[in-house]
Amino acid sequence: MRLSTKGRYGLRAVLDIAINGNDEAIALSQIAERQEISVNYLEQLIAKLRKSGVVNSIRGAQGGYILARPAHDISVGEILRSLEGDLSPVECSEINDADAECSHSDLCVTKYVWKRISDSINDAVDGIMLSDLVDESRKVQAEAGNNQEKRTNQTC
Amino acid sequence: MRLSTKGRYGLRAVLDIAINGNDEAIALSQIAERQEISVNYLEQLIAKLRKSGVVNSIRGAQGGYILARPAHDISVGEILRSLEGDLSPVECSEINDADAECSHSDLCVTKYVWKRISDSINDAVDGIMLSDLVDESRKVQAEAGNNQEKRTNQTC
DNA sequence: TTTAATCCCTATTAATTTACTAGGGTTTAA
DNA sequence: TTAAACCCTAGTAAATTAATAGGGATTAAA
Repeated sequence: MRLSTKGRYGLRAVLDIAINGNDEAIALSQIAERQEISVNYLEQLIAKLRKSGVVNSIRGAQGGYILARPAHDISVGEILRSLEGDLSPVECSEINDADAECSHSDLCVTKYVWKRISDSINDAVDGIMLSDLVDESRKVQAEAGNNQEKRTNQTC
Repeated sequence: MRLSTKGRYGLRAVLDIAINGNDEAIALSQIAERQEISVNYLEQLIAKLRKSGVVNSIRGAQGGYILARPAHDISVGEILRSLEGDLSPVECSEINDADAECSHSDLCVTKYVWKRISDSINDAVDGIMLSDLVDESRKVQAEAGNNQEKRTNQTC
């Protein structure tokens, strides 16, 4: 039940843009350096975020990425689903897509469990906005205070 | 973010015992046939369930497995954690073990997200008892009625 | 007492997925 | 014109998952 590096690195990348990009485009090479992720791999992750409308890209020299909307309008759920696909514990059309119907759904008992897990995950991540993480980061930075060496957001 | 077959098959196996074993030990070969899972693989899964105290085994001829406790005292959370390990979205001691502390936790912002996901998953599965699934199964069987061919619990 | 049914254990392999590298192409500000 | 940037996709290495394989121990019943 682990998130892959896509979700973990990708969320860090968006948070990096939210924190460091004050209406300025941030080059991927800068994010890559701060977050210690290779540019090539980050490119693949940010491509998903661009296609799903979380970030916008600016091509050419001096280009980079900016948030597509204000941080308080972007939920962590939207970010993670862009990167990971649906956040469901099982591959079942009936659970992952409200309109679909599973072929042997009539005798499937455990779907009751999977649906509850799926809903609780989505509710949790949809309730956290990117701006919440930005606030949290500023608070944490202020507390860290004179620790000059580590000023980027870190992850577990 | 998918559960592995360990969790999915294993939950089906326990439910099979809960439904079909009325104080009688159920042989693994029977579960394997009904659930269409190989005996050898199922053995590995049920070993985890035995070690964590979800089922008891009875060795020798006419042996098999029984629930270690009444179905209303066994939560789906306990079953899934026995099979999958912790249900956390990340590998972080601070999130998965209340007493531990993560080395760079002071600057880790995303742990806020992982903790909320982790708690919501655990709350969801701890709130479902095995007996709830047994009840659900009986209801579903009754509704299926004269469909004689598929009488075992199926999964998505 | 023998036999067959059953659980018990662990090593190995096959399949799949994840994580990443590599490298060529396009756009655009300076 | 050039260099800094994004854009795209094919390939590979590493890790994990899923399963197979097979020998051992226990015990009810013939």
